[in-house]
Amino acid sequence: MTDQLDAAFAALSDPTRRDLVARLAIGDATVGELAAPYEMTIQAISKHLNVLAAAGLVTKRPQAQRRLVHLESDALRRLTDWVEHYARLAEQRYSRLENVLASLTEAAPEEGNPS
Amino acid sequence: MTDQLDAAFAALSDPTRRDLVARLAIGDATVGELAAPYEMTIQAISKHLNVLAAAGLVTKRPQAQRRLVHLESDALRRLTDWVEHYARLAEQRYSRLENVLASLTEAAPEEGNPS
DNA sequence: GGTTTATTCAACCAATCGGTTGAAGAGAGA
DNA sequence: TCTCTCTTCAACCGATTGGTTGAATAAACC
Repeated sequence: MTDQLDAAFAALSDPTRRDLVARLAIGDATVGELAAPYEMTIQAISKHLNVLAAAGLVTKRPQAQRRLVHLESDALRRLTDWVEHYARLAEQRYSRLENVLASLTEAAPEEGNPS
Repeated sequence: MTDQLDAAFAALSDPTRRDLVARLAIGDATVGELAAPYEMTIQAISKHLNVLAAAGLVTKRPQAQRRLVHLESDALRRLTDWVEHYARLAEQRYSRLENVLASLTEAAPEEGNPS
């Protein structure tokens, strides 16, 4: 199967699914409740929720004939961790480069700095 | 065209492209340098880089007949912002709920709390 | 100018995706 | 049990995706 990180990023690449995540961040809801605002069929929303579930972003808890859908914030955290890591790395490198350039342009106008 | 956020999440859903991002976080590189470690053709890597570029995650600067590829950390930031926002929201709600439950189980054992 | 090097463009292919319709489960209430 | 409600399963369809091969472009070097 495809990696959880693959699946999580892929899941959030669809605007409908991001919208569902945004809705679920407010609170748990049934499939029907989640589907109501959309023009598309409830089956389509069910599929979207399955994609989110396969990525671990969401879990379903049966409640009578309904399924209560719950957002797993831990899974979101794992995503931010990945992105944060490389964003930070790139930023640090950039600011380090800027510092070097700054020190060069500071040093250059001065008289006779060695080597 | 598809939204930048769509494109960015979709771009990072592929392990090869995440790998390229990880590599570029260390420093800029040409297409050829980036392609070298992989088994697949350079055209495939070029396509992957185009996907990253279309998502705004990467830019290319011509340098003679080469293209120097650069990671745009700002674009990564916009991703973390989105995920962070909803992760935080869900976590806050959760801890608020926990607080309510805690206050209930504290209050319940006490004698005769009204209504 | 001709050759080499670095990259892209174009066409193609199998696989996956986002949506549909229609049928099947499964729990609740009469 | 029969029915109603909520959700899923299955098959299908057009569009997109990740990869390939082969040709085109474009700058650098002789």
